[in-house]
Amino acid sequence: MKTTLELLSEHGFHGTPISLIAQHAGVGAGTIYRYFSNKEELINELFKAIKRDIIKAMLHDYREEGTYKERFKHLWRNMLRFFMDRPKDFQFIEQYRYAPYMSNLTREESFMILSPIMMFFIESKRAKAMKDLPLYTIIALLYGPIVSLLKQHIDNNQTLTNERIDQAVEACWDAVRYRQSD
Amino acid sequence: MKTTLELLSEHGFHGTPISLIAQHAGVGAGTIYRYFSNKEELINELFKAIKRDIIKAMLHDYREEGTYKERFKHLWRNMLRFFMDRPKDFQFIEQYRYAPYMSNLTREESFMILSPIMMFFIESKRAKAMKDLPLYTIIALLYGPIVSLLKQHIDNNQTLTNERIDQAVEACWDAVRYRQSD
Amino acid sequence: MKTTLELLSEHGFHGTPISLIAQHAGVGAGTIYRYFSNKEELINELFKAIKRDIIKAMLHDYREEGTYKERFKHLWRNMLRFFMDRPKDFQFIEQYRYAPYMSNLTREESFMILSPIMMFFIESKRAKAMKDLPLYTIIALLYGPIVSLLKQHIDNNQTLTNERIDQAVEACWDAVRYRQSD
Amino acid sequence: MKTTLELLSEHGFHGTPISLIAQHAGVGAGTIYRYFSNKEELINELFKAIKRDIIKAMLHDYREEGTYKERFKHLWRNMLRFFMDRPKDFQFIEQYRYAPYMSNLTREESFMILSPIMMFFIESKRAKAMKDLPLYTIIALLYGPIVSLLKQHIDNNQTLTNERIDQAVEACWDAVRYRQSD
DNA sequence: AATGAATGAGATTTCATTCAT
DNA sequence: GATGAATGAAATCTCATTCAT
Repeated sequence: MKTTLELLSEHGFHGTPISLIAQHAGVGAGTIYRYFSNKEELINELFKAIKRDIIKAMLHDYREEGTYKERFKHLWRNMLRFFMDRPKDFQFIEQYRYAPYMSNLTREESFMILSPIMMFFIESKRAKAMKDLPLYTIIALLYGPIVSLLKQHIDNNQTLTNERIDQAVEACWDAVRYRQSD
Repeated sequence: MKTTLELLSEHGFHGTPISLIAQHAGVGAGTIYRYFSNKEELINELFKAIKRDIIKAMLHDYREEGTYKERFKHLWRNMLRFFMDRPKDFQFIEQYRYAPYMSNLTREESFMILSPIMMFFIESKRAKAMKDLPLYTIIALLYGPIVSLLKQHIDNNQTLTNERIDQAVEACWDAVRYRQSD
Repeated sequence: MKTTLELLSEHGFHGTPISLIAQHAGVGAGTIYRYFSNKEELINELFKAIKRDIIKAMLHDYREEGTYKERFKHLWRNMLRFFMDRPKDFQFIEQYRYAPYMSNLTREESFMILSPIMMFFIESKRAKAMKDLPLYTIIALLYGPIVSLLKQHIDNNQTLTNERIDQAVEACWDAVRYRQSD
Repeated sequence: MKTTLELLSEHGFHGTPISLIAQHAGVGAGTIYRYFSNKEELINELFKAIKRDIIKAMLHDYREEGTYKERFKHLWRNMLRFFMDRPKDFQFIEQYRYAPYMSNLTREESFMILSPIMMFFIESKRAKAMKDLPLYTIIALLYGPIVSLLKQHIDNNQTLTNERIDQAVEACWDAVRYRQSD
């Protein structure tokens, strides 16, 4: 799966024949089919594995104490950092997120594991720390910019300095925070 | 190109052989090669054409008068509306944006045509209507949520009502607006 | 289809890859797929074509006049001769007759074209020239020995001389003829 | 070998990988190769084993006393019954009888074991109970209809009732019996 | 200029067989 | 002796591209 990620993120789905994956992984092509029933399944499994890593990374060092803003910034930064550290994972996730061969099951499962984050949003709204926006709108306002920033960072040479990250996380908080709150 | 968009956005790159495009378009397969030197070029051209349409749509009914907030909201809404009206264009752009066969030339060109929008951002910053953020950060803060909202709308059945759009555009403005300004 | 018959009758289904058929036929492998959607269809079509030839051959020079015995012998001999002249067709038909990939449609269609022969049997029974046996029993009593004789002739070097053929057709007639009749 | 028969008669040669046989038989795939040097040999051995069973079944309850007709009918019925009881064996024998990978050795050996039956035919001819036909012709006249009737029974839903069997065996006897004899 | 039949390289996948455990 | 994971050759089939008409 590591090899698959490497090759897929760089060359795309049809630039990456199974034979190439097998060769780079140092196994026979047939061997891959003992563990994944076809190419699609291999990719779906990779997708799910990365999603699990993301959640783990977001919750890393996360503590229930602190202000909502602090907790928010922690989660947001963790996610950005995760993908900055693993640009191939990001490229892969973004490329296959809505590809036609990404099974609905995979999408749903990847949604379920997001629930701890969701809980934080719900709690923040209830505590009037965040605006009373639909959950999905909040996600869009926070995840959208992360994706865009990362694309610039990885593909466009718009390096994400600490300063830029600080500015961006503040701006994102401004987007969702309750008018009076901080 | 219309047929190409239709098929590509629905079936993806693999699911759309040239022969199918030719058949749906009511021309011979060979004919396509008189106008595009290969499949990649066809897709690149389609990409650029849509980008041009986007800019045109954003600037539709745009006027230099009015507050910065008003002008911002106009541009932002126009873009969202454009893609809501033409979901296939959105799906296509998002799917092929960073595909390995998308030539750098195409990316650059598509960037250039964004310049009128850039101008507005620069001006807004100078006038202290917007925070003094790097241009790219602003783009990420505004375009990112649009993409996310549209994906939810199109793929996840999270319909974009007028209310949700109003809330989102306000939140986006909060993200970039200068603290005191409106 | 001629090449397919040649190779298939000699080397069997999996001794005959499409690539070999293409090469022997002097066409590209892909070309075969323009005319047959897969290997199975190619074989089914071949099967049906041969069946049509058999019926044509059986009815060759057949006339409604003459005694039932004479007419019977004519049909029986024609079928035997047909396969003696085209041993590959025989080998093919016998090999694929009940293969799992022989579609039911093909079987049914091949049955329909047998109807003129059936008519003769029905008429013979009514005229008390043949025993009053179920139609299928009559077919078994006449077609069965033909198959066995041909297998011996083709595979076992038991050459079918005119004498052997004459003896066999007489014996077959004895099997089905009405006791008193001739 | 029991499992092999089961799977092979139902799914055919391609549809039956060694791995499937091993799994259904509850042994490791490698184990099969300790007893048979390859897939072909496994099938050849199965073929020979069934042939031995057929002969045993034909001679079951066979007695040298009684008229030739009675003895003939006994042998003929036994064979038909054997295959009616074990349709998989029939399907297998008929499917692989002339397959290209059926070794000549197997064919010859399977022929040898037929000798007791041959003896009966030779004796019957000498006693003017049967027509003086070549041995192979007699076999064709008797075995051919058996095969055809069984195919109808098994594949075409033309059930072999006792009545149909009685009619058929009488007709077969008519085919080979000496004109005056009974 | 338009066509679409032909091509064959290359992709995915299967499976008989081996061999270290 | 039994196992079954690993293998990679080979099979089927697809499709971007060419080129004679």
